[in-house]
Amino acid sequence: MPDPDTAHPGFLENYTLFLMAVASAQVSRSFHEIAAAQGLSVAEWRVLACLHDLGSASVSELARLSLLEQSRLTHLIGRIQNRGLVLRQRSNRNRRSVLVRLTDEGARLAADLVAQAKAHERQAVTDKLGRADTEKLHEILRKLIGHPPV
Amino acid sequence: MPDPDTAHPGFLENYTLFLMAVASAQVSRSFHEIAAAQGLSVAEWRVLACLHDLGSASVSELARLSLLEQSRLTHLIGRIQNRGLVLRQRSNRNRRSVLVRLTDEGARLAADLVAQAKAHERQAVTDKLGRADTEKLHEILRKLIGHPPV
DNA sequence: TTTAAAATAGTGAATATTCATATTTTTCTT
DNA sequence: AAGAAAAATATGAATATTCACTATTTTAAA
Repeated sequence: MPDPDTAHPGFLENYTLFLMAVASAQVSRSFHEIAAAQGLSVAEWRVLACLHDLGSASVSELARLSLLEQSRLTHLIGRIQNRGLVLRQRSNRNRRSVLVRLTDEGARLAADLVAQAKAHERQAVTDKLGRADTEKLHEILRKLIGHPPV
Repeated sequence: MPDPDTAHPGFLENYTLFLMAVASAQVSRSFHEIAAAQGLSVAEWRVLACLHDLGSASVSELARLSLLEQSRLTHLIGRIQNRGLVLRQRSNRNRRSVLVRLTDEGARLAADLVAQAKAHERQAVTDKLGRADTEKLHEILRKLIGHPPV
């Protein structure tokens, strides 16, 4: 017998954005602990991962790719710069922009975390979904994304 | 000719959590504007949507379902309570817990936003993916989620 | 049953994020 | 080429979130 309070057809359980958020939160949670063990927030990890892939990037490129608002990223970079993980350097091609790159220590940490992220993904995603559905998921997400920021 | 700096195989573009984050951010962005037009953050919207579905819920249920940390939710509830969108009421079954429910105004707003969310989802997801892939996406996400919090 | 442990929310200071705006450099217009 | 507009970042105050801890009530154990 349905509780009158919950007599709704249940909007959330069929709402794509909600399902994505739940799945993402669930999978992220366990990786979050891995990052936290290195003293990094998820946002900081994402920035390091971007720099790992890119080598160096301007603040705004990095903001776009790491899905962080510019001002937030500027503050964040300040913090991880103080910790010796990244360097700032004004670009010569365009003297407005600032290039960010990993220090040696940052690069080591990033490489280490990327390896852990891969292992974690295998365990938390691929093993759970199987190869086919993992591929399919990527395909659908890419279709949804359209023009990728990467 | 690949830039030596970007000689990596590109970790991120095949990393499930990243693809989910990008897709989610992309689809969310446009809905964010809808919520913001009503003076709501995404987190606030999610709480209202949960209450819309549930009728009422304790703070911790709500935290679990809306994917917000408990203390954050407590603060958030305080704010939307001050705005007259929700009420708090100590539970009689368990006098530790506090039941949160929508006010009439909150319920109107939530219903309104749910309708807009459905329309937005159609436009930003279903139209883009087609019925089959949308279904498949839901199926995969549910598989990934396992025990749903809803 | 009396105590110990767990569950539930709340609190406030520390920290992080957002928002509006300033600064500098580049690009566009005429 | 001069001036206006746009782009890129930084800044700091306002706001929100996190973290560690408290108070209360319930559950479990001895």
